Amino acid sequence: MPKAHDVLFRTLADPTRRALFERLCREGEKTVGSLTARARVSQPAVSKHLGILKQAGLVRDRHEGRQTHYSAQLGALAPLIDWTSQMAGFWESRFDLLEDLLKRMDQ
Amino acid sequence: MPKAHDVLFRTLADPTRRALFERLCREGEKTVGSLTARARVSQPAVSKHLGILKQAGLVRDRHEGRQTHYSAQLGALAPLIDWTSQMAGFWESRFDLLEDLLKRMDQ
DNA sequence: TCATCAAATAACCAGCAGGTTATCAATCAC
DNA sequence: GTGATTGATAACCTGCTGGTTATTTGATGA
Repeated sequence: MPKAHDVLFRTLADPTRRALFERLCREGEKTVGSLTARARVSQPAVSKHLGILKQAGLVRDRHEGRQTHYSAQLGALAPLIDWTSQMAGFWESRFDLLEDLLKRMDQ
Repeated sequence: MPKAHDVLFRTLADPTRRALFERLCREGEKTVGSLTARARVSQPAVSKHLGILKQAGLVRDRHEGRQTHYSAQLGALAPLIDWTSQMAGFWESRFDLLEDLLKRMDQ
């Protein structure tokens, strides 16, 4: 049973893949073609990355005619936030820098 | 100019490397030997990973005699938190926009 | 001084991840 | 039905990453 945050880190480590996810976050639902247009890689590459993002639960796909619409599933980021605050928690037991970090998260 | 969160994602994507960082967060400062003892890889591998973590700013090293002590630098996680809340922000702003639109239509 | 120990570096190897082009499947427009 | 278009899959290649063993550097203690 691979931990959830493991999959997330591995998935988001790749720049082009993360760029795709970012675009979906910023601009909402997009078709593969639309994503490919402004990506620096070929359409098959985009499709492959979207498949991996989907497996990680970071995106959803919706088929409409012959095009596929992808959208970000922000909830999937939760384990990442959990892991980070857990690390911060361990740290906090020794120092008090946590407040500073929480302020960032709050804003 | 590689973005800060890019380095962080890449660095934390590897499981053994992340495990090392986690241990340093949980248990505080450790020597290379101590870390190697409970790692599943050889000492050179551990040293290599620590070097990468150090380059990413995630750990500090302190030389004492012939041993090197490593400790986690939690502040380095900030760009990761920033990125995450930024993504969440885009999500929310789109949602707010939709909400706003729906309110207008209601009137 | 010399043997030992801790950690870093060197040199090397294997597997995989991300890219490509070519092709296939499905839908649409005519 | 035919041809075009959209996206997924196949097959393949290459470079990088993470691991290993062997060696080097530096500190210690007899």
